[in-house]
Order: sequence, then structure tokens, then C-alpha cells
Amino acid sequence: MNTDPVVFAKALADETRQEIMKHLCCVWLSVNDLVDKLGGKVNQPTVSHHLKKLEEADLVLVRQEGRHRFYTLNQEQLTVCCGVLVTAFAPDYAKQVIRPEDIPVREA
Amino acid sequence: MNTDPVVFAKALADETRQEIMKHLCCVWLSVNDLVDKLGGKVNQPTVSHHLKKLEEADLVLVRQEGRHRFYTLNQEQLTVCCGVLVTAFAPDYAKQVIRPEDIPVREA
DNA sequence: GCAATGTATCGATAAATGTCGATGGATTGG
DNA sequence: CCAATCCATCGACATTTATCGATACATTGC
Repeated sequence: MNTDPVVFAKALADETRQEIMKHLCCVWLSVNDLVDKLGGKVNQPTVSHHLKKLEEADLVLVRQEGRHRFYTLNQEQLTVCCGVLVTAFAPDYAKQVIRPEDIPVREA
Repeated sequence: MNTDPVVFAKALADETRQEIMKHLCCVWLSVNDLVDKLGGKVNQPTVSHHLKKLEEADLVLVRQEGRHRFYTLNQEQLTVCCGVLVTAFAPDYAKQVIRPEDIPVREA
């Protein structure tokens, strides 16, 4: 589980890749499903390229099934990496973000 | 205040820029101070270039003072952007992270 | 087996980006 | 004023990266 902020940020630093992430949020999709969802914006080798980048950053989970290869977004990894970012670069806010049990009950 | 996840991620997607952010965390530094802190890794025009990128992403606060220009990291912006990321890409975890609008304003 | 399908990889290309030296504008100290 | 200082910008260059078509490698259905 790589949580290096540079690796994390580089994985997110592309519009097409973020679109792919959006489509992979909460569902498993095959590569061709993704190509279809992107509606001709890019084609299959490009999608595979982006999926590889996301996989290297542990931002997707992969499941092979026959000749299909299904991907889904790794929400936990993304959350952890954001926590690392805030801890590293926003120490004044970190306590309030990464400690759910410390969130005070809000008055009405 | 730009919180576009692509702009945010691109601003973070460079090792030198993250080093600069580290040095600007909780302290105001002039450009030449930063160049010194980076110990010859890069020189002044490059630092200015990175600061511009960070400024465009609202990740630094700027204060002009005579011929000096001081920068510091905008921790709140970084925290908000991380919140946007988690909300967009980790909805299953977002509830457990404090919402950006609930972040208390810091006392001076 | 064999054709078809799904996907990764390769090589090429173009676009984006990081870096530098040189320069110019603005401000200050003497 | 004038030289020095601080810093942004410019032009050039190198590196990285996104994209594509072609292809290769599995797997499956027939």
C-alpha cells in the first residue's frame, strides 16, 4: 500500500483519469465497459494505460474473470492518501479531519 | 477559491512543489529563502514557476512587503480540496470525515 | 483447433511540463 | 540618482506524459 503523496497526486493529475475514477466509484467495470462509458473520448489502449497508473497507486482493485478484467475504485486507499496529505500539509486541521470520533456534536 | 480536483491534483503532482509546500507549512518565506532551503536543488526562476502554480490553485497565501514577496501554505484550502476529493471519490468514507463547511475558523 | 473477443504492450508522436540562463521591472539603501 | 537586491517573465531545451494504431497474448465459444 503506497501512500506517497507524490505518487498519489500524479495518479490523480489527469482529467481523463479522474473521469475513469468517477465511473469506477462503487461499481466493477471491465475495460471495454469503461471505453464505452467514456463515449469515444479515448480508446482502449489509453484506458488500459490509465488503469495501469491507477493500479500502481493502489487506487483501483482488480479482479480477473476469464478474459475479462474488472476494476473498481479503492475508496479506502483514496481516503487514506487524503489523510496523509492533510497530516503532512495541514497539521492545524489534521486532528479535525482524521479523527471522526473527535467530531463534536453540532448545536442547532 | 478553486476546488477543482484536477487543478488541485496537478498542483501537487511534482516532487519539488511538494518540497516547497513542506517548507511553507506554518511559516512565511520569501522566494530567496525558499531557494536557500532547497539547497541548490533548483534555482530562483524554477521556484517562482512552482509558486505560480501553487498560487493558481489557491494553495498559497501571498504577502508583498517592499521588494520581498512572502508565501505561506494555505492549509485550509488544502483541507477543503481533500474533502472534495473524498466526497467525490470515496462516498462510503465521506461521512466519517468532517465536511469542509464544518471546519472551524482558526483564531488569530 | 480456430476464429473471435478482451486486454495489455509496443513504438511513434504530440502535447504538457520542469528546468535553466538571461533579462527586465520594481524597490530600496547609500 | 545609482547600484544592488528581489523576483517575475521569457525563450530554449529536455523530460515526461497522454494518445493512438498495430500487435501480441490469453481465453473462450463453437
